Amino acid sequence: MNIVRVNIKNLREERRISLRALARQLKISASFLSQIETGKASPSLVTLKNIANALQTTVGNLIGESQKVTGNPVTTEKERLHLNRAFKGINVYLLTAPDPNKQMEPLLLHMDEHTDSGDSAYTHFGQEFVFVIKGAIEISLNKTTYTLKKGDSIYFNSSIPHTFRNIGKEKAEALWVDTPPTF
Amino acid sequence: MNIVRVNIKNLREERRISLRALARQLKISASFLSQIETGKASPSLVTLKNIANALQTTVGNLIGESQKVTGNPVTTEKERLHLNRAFKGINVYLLTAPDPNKQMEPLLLHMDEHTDSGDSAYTHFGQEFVFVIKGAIEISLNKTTYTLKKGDSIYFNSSIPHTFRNIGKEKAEALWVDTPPTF
DNA sequence: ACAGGTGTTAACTTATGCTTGACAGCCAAA
DNA sequence: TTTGGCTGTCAAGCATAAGTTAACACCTGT
Repeated sequence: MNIVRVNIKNLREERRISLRALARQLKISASFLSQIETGKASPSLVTLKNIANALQTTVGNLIGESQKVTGNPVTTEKERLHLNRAFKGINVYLLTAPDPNKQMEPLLLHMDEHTDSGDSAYTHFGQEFVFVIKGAIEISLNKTTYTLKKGDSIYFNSSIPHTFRNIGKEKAEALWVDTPPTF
Repeated sequence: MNIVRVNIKNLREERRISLRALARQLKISASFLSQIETGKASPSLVTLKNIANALQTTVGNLIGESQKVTGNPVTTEKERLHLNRAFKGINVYLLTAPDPNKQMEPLLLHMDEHTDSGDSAYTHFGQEFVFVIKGAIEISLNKTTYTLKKGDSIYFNSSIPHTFRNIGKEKAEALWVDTPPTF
């Protein structure tokens, strides 16, 4: 990796702003902006931040889009990687092969009756999304507890301390997606 | 703004990795890494990306762009927003309220028998993940066709032209997550 | 023919990303 | 105490690449 592609062109064109106009606003030459857009040069961090601000996005967004994932895209039910270091009575399966370029981490949770994520709450960076496929679970965010039945979902900041448990008398199944990956 | 502060120290110490060890891994000098940590120098974009990878985070996090999501996190089955502009015979539901700070877009697809995404393939930025909850669907990436049964999943670059269809005789249900959001 | 817009390229200068090599502080074993 | 091996920091310098200027080719409208 000797250059990081920055996706400016699409965003710029979406906002109907010409290359020269954007360059003027950023106080860099139009020529250099063109070089950045065409992947022939990399901006400095400061310039990149300025570009992100001007286009009303984030640096992460500008460079996130260039990430390419390779390898076999499919993970079948049988091939799922089982995570051992999981919780007691809860089976966690990775739904895609680990890859540093992947921005999401999809997990499948099989929770036995009356199981939970343990005593300590999880706090990390990013966002997560949970969709209940079967049964019902409880997710606690910062002491507020939400009950999710089959078909319900939740989206929250991973920085909020979170725990979860299967309240029901039946097994529960949930799809869990983190961004960025935590494992 | 002539320098962008990069928050490495905390993450590095959290992972119990010394400055020199991290520098070795990144193939930069320990000295330079120290300069970056203390705000005396800025890394290049490539180096910053490497740092983010090594620390299992994103560039956005390193430079303090942690986006926070607000509002009610839960979307129940009944409250799901139905997307009208979807495909014929395919019902698409948004599984979380739209929010520019959200980095993922979870969708639920209900596909009638023998329905598809239409003639033209989709090509956009980002990555996506699909998990089949019910039935079986076919996803074509760049002319390679994958068949996914219940419990199977796929993870691919959105930039690959993609189409999908329900091949089975029964209705299919799939969870679809895009990053970044497309709607 | 212009004039004014679009984006791209080659060649150059100069700023800075990154290095080497030294430094001080700390802890443990001899 | 000394030695060794860690820890992180700093100054000075080099070489690379960030950013420039000035030209280019392509439009569209007058």
